[in-house]
Amino acid sequence: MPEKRYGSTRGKILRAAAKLFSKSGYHRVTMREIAQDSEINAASIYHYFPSKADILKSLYAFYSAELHKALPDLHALLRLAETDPPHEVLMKAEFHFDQEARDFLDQILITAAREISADSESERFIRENIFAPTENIIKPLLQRMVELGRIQPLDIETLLTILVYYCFSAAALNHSPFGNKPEKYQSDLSFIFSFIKPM
Amino acid sequence: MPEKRYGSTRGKILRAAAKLFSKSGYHRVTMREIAQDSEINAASIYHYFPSKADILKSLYAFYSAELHKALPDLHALLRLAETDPPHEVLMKAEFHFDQEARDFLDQILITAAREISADSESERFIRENIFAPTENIIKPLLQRMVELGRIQPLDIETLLTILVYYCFSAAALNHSPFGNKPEKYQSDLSFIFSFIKPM
DNA sequence: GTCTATACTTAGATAGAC
DNA sequence: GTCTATCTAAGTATAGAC
Repeated sequence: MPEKRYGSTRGKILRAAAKLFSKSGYHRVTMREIAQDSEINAASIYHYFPSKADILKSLYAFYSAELHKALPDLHALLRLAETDPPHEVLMKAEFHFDQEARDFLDQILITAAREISADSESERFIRENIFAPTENIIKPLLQRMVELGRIQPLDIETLLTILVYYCFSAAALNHSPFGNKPEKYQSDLSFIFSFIKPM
Repeated sequence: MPEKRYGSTRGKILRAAAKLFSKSGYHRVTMREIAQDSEINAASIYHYFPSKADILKSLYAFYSAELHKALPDLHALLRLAETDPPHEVLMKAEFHFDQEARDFLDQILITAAREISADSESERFIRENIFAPTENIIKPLLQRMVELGRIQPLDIETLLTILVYYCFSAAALNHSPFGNKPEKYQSDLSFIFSFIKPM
């Protein structure tokens, strides 16, 4: 969780902001609301963050750092691709955050998904944290598996679009009335991967 | 297009609003910007719409009316399902708006996708215009096809999730750097439908 | 580091002339 | 129906005491 120390003021502000942003959207949330929810005076927020925009920026930075830590090792996966069943390798390529940070990180993703294309910071965030990881891990894995003759040739680009679009929706709609349960997320991924036929 | 008459003031306001909302998001756009873009005085907008929120509401109403006109006839499709190749019937179930209105309608969808879960009006809009049509047409079609023994049994619920999530992303990311070209939309759908194996 | 009070700006909306 | 001028509220941010 942000700042490690659970009760830190900066951490409380970030958690309140993420919660409120994800629920109502960045623009609807006021500094006064963030203050109220984090039980701190509105003026004091400016002791920790120069601006409201900077709170969002800090949330993105935190998420990116966590993602970086959670990313699977591509080289290890490429080696596994030579011996292990293709579907197992692909499911291992999915990264998971620890349950404790999960809700908080989800909220950041929801917020970013909404600001996409209105705010270049958010657009870059989505690119680097949803689109790029899939491109950079699943794509080379599939290419390698085809090369090794371990799976049947397939339209990799289209599969990636479906996969990434699914992930984007899952992120954007998480905790909304249209959101999936976490278990369903896993089984949906398996369904998409079932396009990939082992030799 | 709104109000049919292309040059109508009300129509100009709606088109400007949809364009700006889709680009920057509802909250970032000011009445003054809408006025400037539609080449009308800001105060005059209030002659046509009681409030900014009402402009959005009117956009949603317009979209829903157009969708209703474009929806395919389920009963006709169910009859086709008895005789025609399953994939062809499914592709026919996709509705298309005329090219003229397309961009405008896309912008409304983008706007709504962003406001989802922050604004109940927008949430209902997405439910009725993205989720419901798929549920109400593709689902009974697939069920009927299985019943008729024309396709192999499959996990219909999961397929619908993938399909609807794809459609949501395609709508939300349209005209963004992550958006697909219209041709790709068709081929992606075919890819998803290729999960469905004819008998 | 935290507070009270307040400055400054923006944006939705209205009044009322033409 | 369209305009100019203006009101009002809300929201970001700062000053400065403690």
